[in-house]
This record gives sequence, C-alpha cells and structure tokens, in this order.
Amino acid sequence: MSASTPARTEDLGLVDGLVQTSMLVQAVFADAAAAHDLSPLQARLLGVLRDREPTMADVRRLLDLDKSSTTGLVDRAERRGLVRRAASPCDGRSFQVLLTDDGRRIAQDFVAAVGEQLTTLAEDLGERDRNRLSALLSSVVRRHAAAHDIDLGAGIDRRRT
Amino acid sequence: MSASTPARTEDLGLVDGLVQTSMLVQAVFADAAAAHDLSPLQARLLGVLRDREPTMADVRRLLDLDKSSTTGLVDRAERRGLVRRAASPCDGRSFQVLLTDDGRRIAQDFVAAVGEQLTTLAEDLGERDRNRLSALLSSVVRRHAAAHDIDLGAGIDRRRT
DNA sequence: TATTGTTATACTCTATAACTATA
DNA sequence: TATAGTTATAGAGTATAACAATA
Repeated sequence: MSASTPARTEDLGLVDGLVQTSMLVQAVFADAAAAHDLSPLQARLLGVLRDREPTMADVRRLLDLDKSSTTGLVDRAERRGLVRRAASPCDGRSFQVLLTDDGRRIAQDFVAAVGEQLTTLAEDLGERDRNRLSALLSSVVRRHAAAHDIDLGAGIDRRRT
Repeated sequence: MSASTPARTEDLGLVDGLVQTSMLVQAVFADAAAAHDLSPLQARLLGVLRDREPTMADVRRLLDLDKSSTTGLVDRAERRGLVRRAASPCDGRSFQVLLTDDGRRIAQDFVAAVGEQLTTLAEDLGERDRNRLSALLSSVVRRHAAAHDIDLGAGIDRRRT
C-alpha cells in the first residue's frame, strides 16, 4: 500500500464497503428528499429532469421503471405541480415530461442539499483521499455505464466538477 | 497522484460518484433480491437476521423504519415462512425475530449473489485500486457509524474479510 | 402490426394516530 | 406512566395484464 493509508479502522472489505456506503448515501438522499417533501423517487425524477425533457418512455429507461410505474410517478408529480406533460411535436402518441418553475426550484434546492450532506460525510478524509475516492468511484460507474450503454446525464453536480 | 492513476475517464466528482455508485449498488441489490423473490427490504431484513435475534424494536432501529412498518415487514416475511416471532424470555411485551431454516438458506444465497455481482463490478479496477477503494469506503462508513453510534453488524461479507 | 401510454388490479412499503397489553 | 407492539388508514412505489390511440 502507498504512503498515506486512509483507513484508521478495520477494513470492511470491498463488497461490504460498497453496500454500507450505498445504504448511507441512500439515507442521506431520502432525508434530503423528505426535507423537501419529496419521496426518494420523486426526487430522482426531478433530478433527471433538470437537464432533459424526456418522453414517458425515456423516463422509464432513465429510472429503470415499468411503464405503468412511470405513469403513476408522473401523475403524482403533476398533481403536486412539480412537472407537466407536453404533447410531443413529432409523435402524437408521446408526451414530454418537463419541470414546472416550482419543480425546478425544488430540484435545485434538493440537489444542493444532497451535495452539502455528502460533502460533509467525506470531509474528514482529507483532500488527497477524497480525490482518490472520487476517481475510483468514477471509474467503477463509468465502466459500468459504458458496458451497459447507460446515460449518466448530469447527475447531482457534474457540471461543477 | 501516485503511480497508477485509476481513472481513464472523466472524473464525476465525489458527490456524483457517491450517488451514482449508490444507485448502481442498489440496482444490483434489488436485482439479486428479485432473483430470490424478495423485496429489497425483505432482503435487508434477512441480511441483518443472519447474525442477530433482535426484537421488533431492534429491527426498527437496524433498518431505520417506523414501528408499524416493522410490524408489516415482519408480518409479510412471517407469512412467507422466512422468519418467525419468538416470545422474549425477559419481557412479556417483546418478541425476538428469527430466521427460519428456509429464511436462512435464502439469506445466505442472496448474500452470496450480491457479493458475486459487486465483485464482478469492481473486477476491472485491479487489485491495488480495489484495496484502496475498500479502505476508503470503510473509512467513510466507519467514521459515520462511530459518529452516529450505529451498529454495522455483519453486513454482507464482513466475516470473510 | 408495433409502439406509446393509460387503466385495473394486487401487493409492498411508509408513516401517523389510536389502540392493547405489559413493565 | 412509559414502553413494546399491533391495527386502521392513507398514500406512494412496483409489476402484470388488458386496453386505447397513433405510427
């Protein structure tokens, strides 16, 4: 191992490290969503809509949901004034899903809150290890996305990297 | 940065790396659960029961659920023969939740499957980077657990680290 | 005929409030 | 009175199957 060993504690192993970290991030995500009166899934929807105007089918692919789950999700979000459906100009069967002004404001607040919380979470690592972790996670995610033809989109804060 | 730079791709930034990795791990977790005909939450329940015999209140704390959600979760799992309630010897109001033989078998299968999938996911990193990632994630999780007095338990595969 | 999206149905998850029983 | 757990209720998420409308 290299000069600065990051762990002052017993290593959990990679699998458990991934699972536990994932649960932790999900908890942060869910708390931030709840603080904005959103369900986790609604928060994800708002997140992906920040830089896209996808059709229902696109939303379905982006969030890996069933067709009917997508209908329900967008219905509830629309009822709450967070998004709206707009008829597609090129396909009479299709709708685009768009953020309302309210939805956009909430989406940006939420994303900022998650960013803050996660930044705090990794604060103690120190800059060198934070950069290493960031690079390693990016590598894992990018490889997987490339192998499975997945659109990573803008994520939470890619634009300010 | 040191000799072997792990990322051959654009860095997502730490926040997005954490979120995207978390979503990825959750997807692996959910798929493995579905393959064992479990909901993600039921899979988590079975996971924590592998090395514990918690009361309902303990389950609630371990999974961060409401009292009534815990009742429902254990009801459904009991109906499916995965767990059972046993009267607490020391408190007449309390039950311990235990895996059935079926539940234990499924829990072990599930945990093994998740481990395999996640190992595959990180395979391309190479051993050196895998160890680094493991150490960094452990550090984040351990710090957080210590700061918030959280019981990490056996997780997915801590015993074989 | 194939695709886009909705509806009907059924089950799981989640939380709040009111409740029972024991400590 | 306080705690452990359940029940009632309501809303959100999930998937399957059947359906309508458009391509």
